[in-house]
Amino acid sequence: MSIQAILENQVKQAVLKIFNAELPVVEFQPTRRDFEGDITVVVFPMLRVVKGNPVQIGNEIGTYLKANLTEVSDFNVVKGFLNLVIADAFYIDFFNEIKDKTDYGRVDAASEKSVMVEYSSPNTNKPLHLGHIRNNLLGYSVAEILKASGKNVYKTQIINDRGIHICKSMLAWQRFGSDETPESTGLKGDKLVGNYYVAFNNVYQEEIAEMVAKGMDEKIATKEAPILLEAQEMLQKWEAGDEKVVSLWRKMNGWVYDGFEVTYKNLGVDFDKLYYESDTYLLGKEFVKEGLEKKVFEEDPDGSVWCDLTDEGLDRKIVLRSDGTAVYMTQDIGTAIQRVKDYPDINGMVYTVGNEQDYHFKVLFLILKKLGFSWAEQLHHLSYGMVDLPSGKMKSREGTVVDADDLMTDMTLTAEKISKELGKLEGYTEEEKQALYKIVGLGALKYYILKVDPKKRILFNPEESVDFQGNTGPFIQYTYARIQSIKRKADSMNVKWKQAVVQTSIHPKEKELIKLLGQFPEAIQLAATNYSPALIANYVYDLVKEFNSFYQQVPILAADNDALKVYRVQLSHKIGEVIATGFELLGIAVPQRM
RNA sequence: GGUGGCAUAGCUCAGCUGGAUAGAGCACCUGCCUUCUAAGCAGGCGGUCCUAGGUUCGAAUCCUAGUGCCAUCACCA
Repeated sequence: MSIQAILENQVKQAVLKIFNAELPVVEFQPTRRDFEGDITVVVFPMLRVVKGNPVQIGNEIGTYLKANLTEVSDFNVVKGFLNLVIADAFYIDFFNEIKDKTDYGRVDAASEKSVMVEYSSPNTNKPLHLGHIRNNLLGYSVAEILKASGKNVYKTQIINDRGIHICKSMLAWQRFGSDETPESTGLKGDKLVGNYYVAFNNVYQEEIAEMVAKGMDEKIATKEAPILLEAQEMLQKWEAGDEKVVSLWRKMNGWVYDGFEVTYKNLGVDFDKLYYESDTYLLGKEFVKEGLEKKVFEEDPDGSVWCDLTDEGLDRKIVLRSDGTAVYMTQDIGTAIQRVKDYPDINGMVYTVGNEQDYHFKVLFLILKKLGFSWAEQLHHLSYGMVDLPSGKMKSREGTVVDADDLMTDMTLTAEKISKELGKLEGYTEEEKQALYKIVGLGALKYYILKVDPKKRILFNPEESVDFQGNTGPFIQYTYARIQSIKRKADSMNVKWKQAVVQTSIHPKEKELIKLLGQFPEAIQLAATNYSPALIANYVYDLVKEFNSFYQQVPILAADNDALKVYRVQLSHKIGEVIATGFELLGIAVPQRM
């Protein structure tokens, strides 16, 4: 039983015995730093049941608790706050309990129900950028957090592999590519294809300018530029299954997938299953038909199909065009259904998609519910804010994107530069050093992005870039490395820190640390229910702050006696483990040295 | 215009179900490396918690209205 549960019981008993009143709930909060105590009972809410002076009530309850509970060693009352001092023994016991638990904080997957987490969903006409990085990190981390909270999880992505955008790149390659390939140019496949997307847009803009110069209205020009018409023609050929077009589409998409794979690998994210829009839109169309029969949808005279959501306060939404072709919504309906077909144990899905699509997902979930799928009750849109640059929004067409690969390389180089200045890596081989620079550089980037609340937008300043000091990934990694260093040193001093030792009292800093360790399991659960890696980041940061303070103020290997040395190394070790687990949930690696 | 999100220190952000004097980091200023890794620690400076009402013993937190920024309201994805 947790300390809070024990206290809750006893406080209720105290109120019953002393005041003969029934208390529905007891309100707790951690005692503020400026006051003595560990846990605080808030007396004010009791005034509804117990008449009297809050200070006096607090004192009487405090006296009762101290007399009846060994866990409560002392108390004080300030205004309506009853501050309880919890006995060292309680924390000592607690630490003993968790000390040797492997995977402390994680809950084993108990339920047969599973969650599918979708993230990334890239288009196949251009490379991944900073926006995708936020998406990927968030999705990956939430998936890991859900796993740790006891859920069975599948990670997936939907690849937007069809549509006009990819035809633009294809067309430009056909025209100006002179048979270039990733092999012949040494370029990553996604970069090569992205270049042709840019090339397409350049020609397109030129053609528009020419047509406008000849006196054409700009709006018409943007619709009738010859290169655009040609791209549209290509899309039609693709949909008709034209062999030449389809094989070019396969070839170029293949290049892009190879490129993405490299980026995902560097970023450290992975997927259990991939979905392609080209595979699921037909299923969507089937269910539109079914929805029509069930009267969930209605058909207009021109043949287009709609879902009327005005009763729910939303609009009428199109689910099939008048020419019978699929829209975005059709595909998403099909994809969702396909997923549950593939994994019948799915009882929920998480869609990691930017907040500009809040409306789309509201509608999608509502439609799936109307179609009568039980799992539709368990859908969640993990909506996140955009990553903006100081110059404003990122636009791939205007070349103002921060490329994912470049950014990761830059971060790694920065880590290398800082590390070289500090020069602490004596004895490391060049490979080991390079691996470390990557761990630190990516750690900085990932933490920087994940520590902010997903729903808030991020302003990313490439000039100032990402910090390596203060509330940052490297700061936390550094603390981890420091703990590993202590353990190595302990071993070399022959301190047998794996042996059990008995403590009877602990330092206040140790008490604080054990308290924080105790909060780790709740932190994971809270992060899971809120779909928020930021809560894990904040927790780990608090723990690390406290540890560093302990480290500077309390001797570990220079402690007075061996038992104390062993105990403090054990505590440090456990904190290292929790840091590593927490960072694992964020997809961030921890180094042995740095 | 309708709908949704956000607004806290010069900057970037925490602040859980309402609770005590609103917290960190960066930046700026002071100290601390012959002792366990100074990517660290200790301290200082810095706030009309967007505004106005309301609910409450108590509001940054809840409610209402307003202001500002962003998104969305396509037979684009």
